Amino acid sequence: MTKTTLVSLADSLGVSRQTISNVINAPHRVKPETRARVEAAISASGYRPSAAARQLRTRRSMNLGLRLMPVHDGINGSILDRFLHALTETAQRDGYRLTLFCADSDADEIHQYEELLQVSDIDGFVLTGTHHGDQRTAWLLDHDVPFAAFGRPWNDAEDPRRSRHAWVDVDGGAGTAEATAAFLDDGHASIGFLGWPAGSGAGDDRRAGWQRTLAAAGVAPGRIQELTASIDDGVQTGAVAARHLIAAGATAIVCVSDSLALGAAMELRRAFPGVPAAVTGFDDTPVAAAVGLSSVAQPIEAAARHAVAVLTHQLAETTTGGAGVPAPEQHLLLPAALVRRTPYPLDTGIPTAGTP
Amino acid sequence: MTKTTLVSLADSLGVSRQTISNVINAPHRVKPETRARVEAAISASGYRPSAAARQLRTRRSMNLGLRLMPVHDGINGSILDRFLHALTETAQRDGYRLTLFCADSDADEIHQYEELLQVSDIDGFVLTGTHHGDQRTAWLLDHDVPFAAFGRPWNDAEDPRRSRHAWVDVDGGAGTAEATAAFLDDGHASIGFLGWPAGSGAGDDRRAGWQRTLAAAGVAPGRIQELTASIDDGVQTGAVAARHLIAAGATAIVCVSDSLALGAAMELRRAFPGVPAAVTGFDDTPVAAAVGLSSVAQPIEAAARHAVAVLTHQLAETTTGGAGVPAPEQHLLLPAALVRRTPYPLDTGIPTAGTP
DNA sequence: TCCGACTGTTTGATCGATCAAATTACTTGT
DNA sequence: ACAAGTAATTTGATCGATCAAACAGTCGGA
Repeated sequence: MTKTTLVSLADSLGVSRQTISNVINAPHRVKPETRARVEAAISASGYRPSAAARQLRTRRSMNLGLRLMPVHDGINGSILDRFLHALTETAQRDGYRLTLFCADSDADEIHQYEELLQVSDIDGFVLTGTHHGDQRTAWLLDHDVPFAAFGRPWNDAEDPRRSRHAWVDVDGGAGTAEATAAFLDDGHASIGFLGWPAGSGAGDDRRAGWQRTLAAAGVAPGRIQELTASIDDGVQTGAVAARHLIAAGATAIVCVSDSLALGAAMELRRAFPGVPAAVTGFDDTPVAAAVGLSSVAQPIEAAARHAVAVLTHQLAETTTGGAGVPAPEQHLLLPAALVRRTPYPLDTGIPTAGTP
Repeated sequence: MTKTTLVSLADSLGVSRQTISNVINAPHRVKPETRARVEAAISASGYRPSAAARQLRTRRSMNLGLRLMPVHDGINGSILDRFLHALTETAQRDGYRLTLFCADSDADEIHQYEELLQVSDIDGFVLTGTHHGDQRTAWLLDHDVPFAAFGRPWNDAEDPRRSRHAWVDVDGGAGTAEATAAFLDDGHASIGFLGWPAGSGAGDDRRAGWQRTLAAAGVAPGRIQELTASIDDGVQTGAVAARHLIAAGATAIVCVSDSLALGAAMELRRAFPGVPAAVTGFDDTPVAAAVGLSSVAQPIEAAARHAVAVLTHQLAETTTGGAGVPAPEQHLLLPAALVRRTPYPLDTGIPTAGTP
């Protein structure tokens, strides 16, 4: 049995290839009875149009590109899992597929864009890990490439809401603010913050949420300065940094990630035995849930779905010419939610401290 | 400036399109000087052949398919991250790209194969999460679709080494065996095992490693039976099941995953205060490293690289006709390595037990 | 000198779809 | 009843590459 193609199907039906093409791409142009007959034949033969032929003619591949960030940067671990899954699933529902690629740097990523656009006619990209002075968005805008970013544009000068490109993000700052406020309510006066080194957009935003909450509560700027640390992600680094914050008087700690929070929890437990560790993490990873760590949860699936929706809408528009369905929100800030958990006392006896 | 194409480049050089095509696909057929001239022109113009046109003619897309497993099945979390990354990177180096797709079930996955093959001319697939009675491998073999599996074929009857399809796997059984032996050496007599419900291939293999080590040490079959539990993944479930094993006399526990191990560690610490928790996990996740949990590490990047190597070799072979580079190992069992860590005493005071 | 073998290059056909324009069929108004 | 207009369908050209076969140029040997 030979492969069914437009022509072979047309011949066997006694109609022209274009009619079949129309049934698929512009059904309204075909007389209802003809359409029904063709549709029946299509499903009977299991005909599927060739992506390559279509792509060659239309210059559209129905493929979306996504750079896989190096392990342990930005969204990682189980968050990546959830994000990827939602992205793939949504794209698939809309007839798109996801193509992955790696890049060493933003410059390399841009180079990959060129390659993917020229060679594979990738229709658009999903960006993650936006940061200050991001070259990528500028390049994509300059070249009229459709894309949606997960992460706001972080150019201080500009209001994200006026950005020329579409983005979805989670209001991490509001999340850490909520966590900080909760600790204030609990009676904590010195609340520390463990964050990543400045420059990572999302990380800075989360720190800002904590900062403005303390400032609003009347904590002196100098004091705020003393209560924060900027370190790379990790449980060990978190523990070490937490020790310093505790030495500086912190009785509660808000963290930019669950890893750091786990480390901080150990130190808080040691410093204040008996008292539940006052600490919150970020991302609400399974570990946090398991260990009973409070954490700021991101609606990551919703973010992924929206990113795809924005992107596919943009793509549909360039084809149809603007009519049709209303555009989804171009700048969407989703709320993060603090998940409060009964703070189990944690004690993992880091060796350096010499627990029995 | 118009897009450079084979013809436009050929015209500007005064040669025919086929010559340029040859320079790219069969350089040996072109006279060295012509070749040099063409190559210079290619890099000067930044010409890249269109994937669609090439795909239409050759019926090869240079795309590999990978099903994204539902979150929390098989390889998950940070393991997925590492696996995906290595896969994408290796594929990219070999000129392939990775296309993701979702499926609800194995049957649905097979349905996606058909779609992807017919529509997108996907060249081959990488399979994960092989299990008993896997329909997918049979289908792919029947349809002569190139693929490489991460995971052995688990048909009890058959010797994996004789399997008709290529696979890479990690010897999880050897890993748990090593862990079990280590506990025996430490003087433990009753070593429990926390595993997943039977049927998951990898999970059963890991249990078998523990089982045969105990049997070899002279533990009665009935006793072995008492020392194992089959449960779904998770820290809480691990803690609960561990409590039962401890009640049954276990003083050390080997686990099929780090999540379960984390739960088990809490319970062991409670049952035997002061003594370092005798527990090992699996996958050597960042959490295990951070918390000081011993764990069996999988060389997941190596596995991914090998899977791609096998697949690309297979693909190259069907084109060139069999000559060229020697075939990589078709059935490769990579060693797992027990990472022993100073077992920090863990105590997370699960509420139900009522720690002060 | 002429033929066959080989090397290097070019030409025509093709992959399977869509676009744009041409053709035919069917209404409708006057 | 006929021109004009619209609806439905068909035809020719095209996207950009590779395949297969034809074509020229070189060389050694009879």
